Amino acid sequence: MQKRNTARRMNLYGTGECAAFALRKAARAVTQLYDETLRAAGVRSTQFAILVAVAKKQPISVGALAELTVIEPTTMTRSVALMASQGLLEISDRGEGRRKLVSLTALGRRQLARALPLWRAAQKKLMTKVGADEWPGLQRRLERVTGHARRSSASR
Amino acid sequence: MQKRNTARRMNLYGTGECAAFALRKAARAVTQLYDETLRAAGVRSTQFAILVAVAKKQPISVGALAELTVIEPTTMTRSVALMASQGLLEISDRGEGRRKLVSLTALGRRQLARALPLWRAAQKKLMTKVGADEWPGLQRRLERVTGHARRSSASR
DNA sequence: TTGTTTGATCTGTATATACATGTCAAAATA
DNA sequence: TATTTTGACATGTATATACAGATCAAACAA
Repeated sequence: MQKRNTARRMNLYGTGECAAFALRKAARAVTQLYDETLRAAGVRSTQFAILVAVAKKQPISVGALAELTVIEPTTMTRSVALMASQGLLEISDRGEGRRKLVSLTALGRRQLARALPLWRAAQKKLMTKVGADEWPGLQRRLERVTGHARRSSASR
Repeated sequence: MQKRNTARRMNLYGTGECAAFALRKAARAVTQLYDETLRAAGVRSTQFAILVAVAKKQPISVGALAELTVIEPTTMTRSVALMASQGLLEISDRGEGRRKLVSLTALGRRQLARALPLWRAAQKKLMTKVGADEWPGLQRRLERVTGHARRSSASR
C-alpha cells in the first residue's frame, strides 16, 4: 500500500506512452529476430546495415556514413575501425581534409552476399506476421518520427 | 563503375525496407532527444524506463523486469546491479528460489520524481511534432511488431 | 540421502552506443 | 607568413546490449 501510494504521488500517468521506450523495445525485439537468422552468415544487424550502406555509396566518408545511418560519428568511427580490423572494410585517407573513405573489401562483399538471402528470410518472416502491406506505411511514419527527433535535437 | 556493378550483382533490392534498421534508427534518434532533456535530472532513457517499471511493480524480480521491458535478463542483471551501486535501487534476495526482488530506494524515488517532469517535456515536444493524435496508433502498431518479433524468436 | 533436473541469476567476452574532449589538416584571417 | 578557426575524425570513459556458459537454490527422482 505504501508503495502504491508512493507511485501515486509520483504521478506516473502517461509514462506508458513513452516513445523512446516503445521504440527501443521494438528495436531490441526485432534486432534479435534478425540477428538470429543472420547468425549463419556470421554477421549481426548493425554490421549488416553498415555493409549495405557502404555497398550502396562507396567510397563514402565516415561522417556521411554516420549521417546516413543515424549513428553518432564517434560510434561510427569505432564500428568502421572494428570492421576494418575484421577485414570487412577498407579505409583510405585519400579523402579531402581529414576525411577518410570507406569501401568494402573482397571479404566484405562476400560476407554481405552471404548475409543478403538470410536478411531477406528474416524480413519476410516478420513481414508475414506484420502484414507486408502494413509495413511501408509504418516505416514511413517511423522515418518521419526519426526526422522530427533529429531536427529537435540540440546538436543539429 | 566496377563498384556499382558489384552492388548490382549483390542485389541490394529491398534492403531499404529493413525493419530492424528503421527501428534502431528511430530508437537512437528519439532516445537522444529524450536523453538531452532528461540530462538535467542526471538520468538517461534506459535507467528512466527501469525506474518507472520498478515504481509501478515493486518489489519485482529481475526476470520479470526483463520480461516487462523486453531487455535480456543478462542485460537487466547488469543494469540493476549498476543502479544499485548508484544507490537508486535496492536488491533483496528474499524472493523464492534464486529470485531477487528489486525496489526503489529513497534516492531512486527522488531521482524519478525529478526526472518525470522532464520526461513529460520531452514526450510533449515530440508529440507536438508527430501529432499527439497520431502517436497512439503508431505505438499500438509498434507493440504488435514487438510481440510478433518476440514470438518468432527461437528463444521463446 | 544422494544425485539430477530445472529455473533464475551471474560472469566472461564482445560489440554497440554516445558524451566530453583531444588531435590534426586545411581554410580563413590577421 | 603566422595565427586562428573550422571541420572531421580519434580517444577516454561510461553505459547498454546480448550470447555462451557458469553458478546455485529448490524441487524432484533414484
